[in-house]
Amino acid sequence: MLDRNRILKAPEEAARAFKSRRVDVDLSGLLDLDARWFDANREWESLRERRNSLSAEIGKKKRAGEPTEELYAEVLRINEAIEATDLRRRELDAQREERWLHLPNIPDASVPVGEDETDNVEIARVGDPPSFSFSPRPHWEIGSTLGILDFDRASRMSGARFSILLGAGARLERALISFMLDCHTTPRSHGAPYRELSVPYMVLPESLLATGQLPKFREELFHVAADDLFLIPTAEVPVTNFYRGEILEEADLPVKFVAYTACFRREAGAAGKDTRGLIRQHQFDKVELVWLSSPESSMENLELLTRDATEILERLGLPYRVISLCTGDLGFSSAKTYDVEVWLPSQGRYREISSCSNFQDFQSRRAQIRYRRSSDRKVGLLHTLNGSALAVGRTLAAILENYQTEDGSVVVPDALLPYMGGISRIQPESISSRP
RNA sequence: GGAGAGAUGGCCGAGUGGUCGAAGGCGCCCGCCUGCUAAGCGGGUGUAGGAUCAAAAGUCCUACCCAGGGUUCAAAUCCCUGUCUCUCCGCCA
Repeated sequence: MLDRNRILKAPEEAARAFKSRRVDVDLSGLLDLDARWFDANREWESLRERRNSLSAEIGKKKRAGEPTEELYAEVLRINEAIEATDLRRRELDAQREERWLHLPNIPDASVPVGEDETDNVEIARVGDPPSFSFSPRPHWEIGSTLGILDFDRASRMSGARFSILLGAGARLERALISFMLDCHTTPRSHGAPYRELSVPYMVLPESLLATGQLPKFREELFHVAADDLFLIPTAEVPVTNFYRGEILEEADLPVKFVAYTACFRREAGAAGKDTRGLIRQHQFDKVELVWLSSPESSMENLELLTRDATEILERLGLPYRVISLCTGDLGFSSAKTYDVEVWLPSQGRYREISSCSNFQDFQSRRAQIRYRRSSDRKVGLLHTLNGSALAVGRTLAAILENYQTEDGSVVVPDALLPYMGGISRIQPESISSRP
């Protein structure tokens, strides 16, 4: 949610921001509604003030044994006015709240202005795409041939967009998760290690409201209706909600969490996109980084967070590039986002494998996560950031494709060898006549 | 799932329907005192919104004692519902 005072003070700044995001917002309508709520609220407060003082007077008179009838009458009259005003105040507040919650974040000044993904700006390109003496095959073909990936049986049991890993494939997935978690929980040159969290996969609606998935993106979420719980679309939700409603000490910032979870997305708007392979699944694994930062250092911290994500790719020897999303392509809650894209030889292009964002105080205002400044002991909203490091399924796909060989086997990257139980090359595996 | 108990400030904990944003203690902060530390002494110490103000401080108003309803002129206090926690029993990976 946006800072109400900031918008009231500079509505034209917000209008520009929404325009650059290509979202249509009736800002003057909202401000008008907000003003009517504000007036109703003030009216209600002053009526309460009058009522409270009369009630106190009744108490005094009663103790003194004086008559109170005429005061009763007045209070009853005021109470009617209070009730009427309260009704109006609540109605306006609900309308106003609903509209505030649908406003996207304002992009940071450093975000490139642009219409859509074609205006995103490449920041860095690291590693050379491998060259093959044969035409590289897509990961689903490699995996199926090796007998470590099974989409057919997955769809029989669960429908479209699910997958099953077998043998060395399952092992590779587990190795990646362990490898990523170990990297992030180990001290490094540019900062303290992350603290690992293991969190619930189902959350209450208010947790999703806090991080911005609700109310606007309900159709993207799996909902367990009987209990009104949602499956998490990303670990960002439970991890960011860890401190919801709390006030931290500035000395404790930044807080750095890493969590591995499964993620669940309905992919409602992606019909027909990436229908084959591991790129777009209803359920996928991800290792997520979350920072709670002081406002002053959140932008530098976004750089550090992104570096932690790309470091995984470098250690795995996967070519990647980093792009800065333009205003038109920026996510709803984000003020600035770097996407990290990995090279997929079969597609001959880079595909998103991580998205690192600074939400500034957009989520923390919804979540009421605050901190107390050391200097003056004042309380303020902190900044939240997060990024994938990395999406496990896509990493696995990238390894299969970048490390494939002409004979169909796949070489295990050196960094993963300690986790693979002696497997250094994935060969076709078949444990029976039914691959 | 059954039975019972509970939910108050950073923590512990009191609170007869009006003078309660809430005693007392701990913690924390500031000061005094003392070779240092500890102890002792004095003071301060919730959040949000609003009014006043050039601004800050200060003062004042409104709300918040798990949440939502209700009773009442008046609710932390009485009633109802929900949520959560704890104890016992049952079931269970």
